[in-house]
Amino acid sequence: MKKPSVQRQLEDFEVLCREAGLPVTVQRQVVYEDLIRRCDHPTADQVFETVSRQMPQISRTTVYRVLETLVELGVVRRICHPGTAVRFDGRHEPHHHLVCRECQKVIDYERSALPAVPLPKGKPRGFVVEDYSIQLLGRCAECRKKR
Amino acid sequence: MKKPSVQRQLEDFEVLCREAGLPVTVQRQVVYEDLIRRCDHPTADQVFETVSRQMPQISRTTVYRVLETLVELGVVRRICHPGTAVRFDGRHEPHHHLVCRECQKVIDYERSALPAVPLPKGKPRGFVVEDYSIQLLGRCAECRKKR
DNA sequence: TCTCGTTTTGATACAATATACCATCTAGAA
DNA sequence: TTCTAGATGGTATATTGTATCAAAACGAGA
Repeated sequence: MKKPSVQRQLEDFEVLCREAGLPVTVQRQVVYEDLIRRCDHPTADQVFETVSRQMPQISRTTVYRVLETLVELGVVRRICHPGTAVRFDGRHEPHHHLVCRECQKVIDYERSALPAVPLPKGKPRGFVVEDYSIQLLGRCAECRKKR
Repeated sequence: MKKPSVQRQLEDFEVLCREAGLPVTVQRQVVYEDLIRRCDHPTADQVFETVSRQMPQISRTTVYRVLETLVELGVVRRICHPGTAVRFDGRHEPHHHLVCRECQKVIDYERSALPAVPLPKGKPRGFVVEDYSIQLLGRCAECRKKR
């Protein structure tokens, strides 16, 4: 799985917006670029904080709204997280997550490190299953040190 | 995997509290019982709402605090969820989750329906992995109907 | 059973996170 | 360049979670 360049991803994003009939605003571009450049799983406020450094007049509301739009477009995911704020992930390639049971940190884990899971056939409980992600639950190094 | 009766789980809970040196308060019992009786993955406020029907004087703060205590005791889990509020799960048996990408509903999925995943050996990124859970991402029946 | 010390609880205030609303502005079509 | 649908910015408000502290409850020991 080759990782596309940031430039390439931004171009694709522009095409996608046009296809969806959405104006390509600088706010949408800046927020999306921030998300694909960073490797953590930021909250909306964390994105707002970094983005407002290069674009001080951007509104917090806009960042929240743009993030929702990106999720609807399918270029960004809300990740499943045990904490108190929604977190976003701009990675395209599917991957798993290491979740610390104490501090609730979430770290990416290469998909290739685990055998593939066959998706269920049919529609369990009415769900059409399109993809999957494994959460590996445990303790991170820092939390283990504390004990 | 036999599901223990509610009565039995409450007795075990009492023993666990005493072992941990925690007083067995009615609030702790009522909140725990509510969690093991319900099959969804409620937020703290949802637990507060149902519990306050049988115990109108209970405080919202207490429900939040008791839920944290139950997590620390290990009888309840914070589940990983893409939404805006922390959600809790009183089930003991490990299980997977069906996650709707549109409405973010999370439904249990029997663990036996998928092949077992071997846990990684060693400590990837310093994590000691103790367990895992698979999220099956897709669309639920209601959301599909809307389109 | 009663008393006492520790811990929990309830209530309020506050903080953090997310959404509603609307006047203004901008992207992109004509 | 002009026009218009839709996006943005700013404020207000809703939702979710935490801090604080006096009063009450648990449960150990008499």
